[in-house]
Amino acid sequence: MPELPEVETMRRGVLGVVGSTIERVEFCRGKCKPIQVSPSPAAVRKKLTGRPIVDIARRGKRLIVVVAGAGHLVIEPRMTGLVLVAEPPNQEHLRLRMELSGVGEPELLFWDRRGLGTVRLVADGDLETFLGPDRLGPDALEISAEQLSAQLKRSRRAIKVALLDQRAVAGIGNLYASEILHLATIHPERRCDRLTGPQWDRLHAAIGAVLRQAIQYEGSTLSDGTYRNALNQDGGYQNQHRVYDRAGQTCRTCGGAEVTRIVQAQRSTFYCGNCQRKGRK
DNA sequence: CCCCAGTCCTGCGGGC
DNA sequence: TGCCCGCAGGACTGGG
Repeated sequence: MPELPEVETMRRGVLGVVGSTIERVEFCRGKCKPIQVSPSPAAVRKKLTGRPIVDIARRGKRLIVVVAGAGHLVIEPRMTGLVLVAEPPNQEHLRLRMELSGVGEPELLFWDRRGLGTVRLVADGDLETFLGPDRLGPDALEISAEQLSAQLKRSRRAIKVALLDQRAVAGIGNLYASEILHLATIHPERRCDRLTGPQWDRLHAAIGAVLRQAIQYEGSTLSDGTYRNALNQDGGYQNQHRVYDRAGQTCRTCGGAEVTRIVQAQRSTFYCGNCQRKGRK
């Protein structure tokens, strides 16, 4: 599932379209159900056609195609969405095709098997509504240790659950939350308001370290093969996973315990009960 | 404030 | 062998 490292990998993979002009916009070929596009597909098509792409940005798990004179095309891949400049996994679930002319790739695609993704064309003046602090906190790669603890230290939620709150810090999803807490040696059920100063520091450092390393490996492609980079190739970070989806297997760090799976807020959490002691400060 | 369950959606794998 | 059901979870909503 695309989290910050996967979306950042997509962003880097499609940067070649910057400078190109959108010649043609096509939504939802074939018989797949339409994904959420706002305003309407027709309105988005009309506004984008003939306009140049001037930047590809990212905030948290959202990819932002900046189109001069049209606004920001905010793409949320959610569970299975891919932004591609190469052949998609199949034609059936292709949701958006932008034919381009100019310096780089001939087309920019959004493919989404499950169709939970969204595409929004946001006018420059409305950007705060969709990317402002009410919806999206500081990007996980930009946030400072002080900002991180300020956002969360009064919460009574479990730290693992809180890390998924995009208003507190943007970009961490279910997979990397477990990885980050294992590197930080913090138990996932520890309440935010019980974290110590050193734990906030370790957590902040672990967020940067895990996400940056995952970007170097071009993200995680799980056994379902869903996530691919912009060229429709596997990521490599799945082989580096410390705990995620490794329940019952030996912890690679301590070698002395099996990875445990629990459920928090209806999502799987993985941790090592030896490395991540509940009482440890 | 926070939590939980339900919603969207498809493909896969376990169980019978 | 085949079918059904549950599960995967990101973002959001409504009720408590």
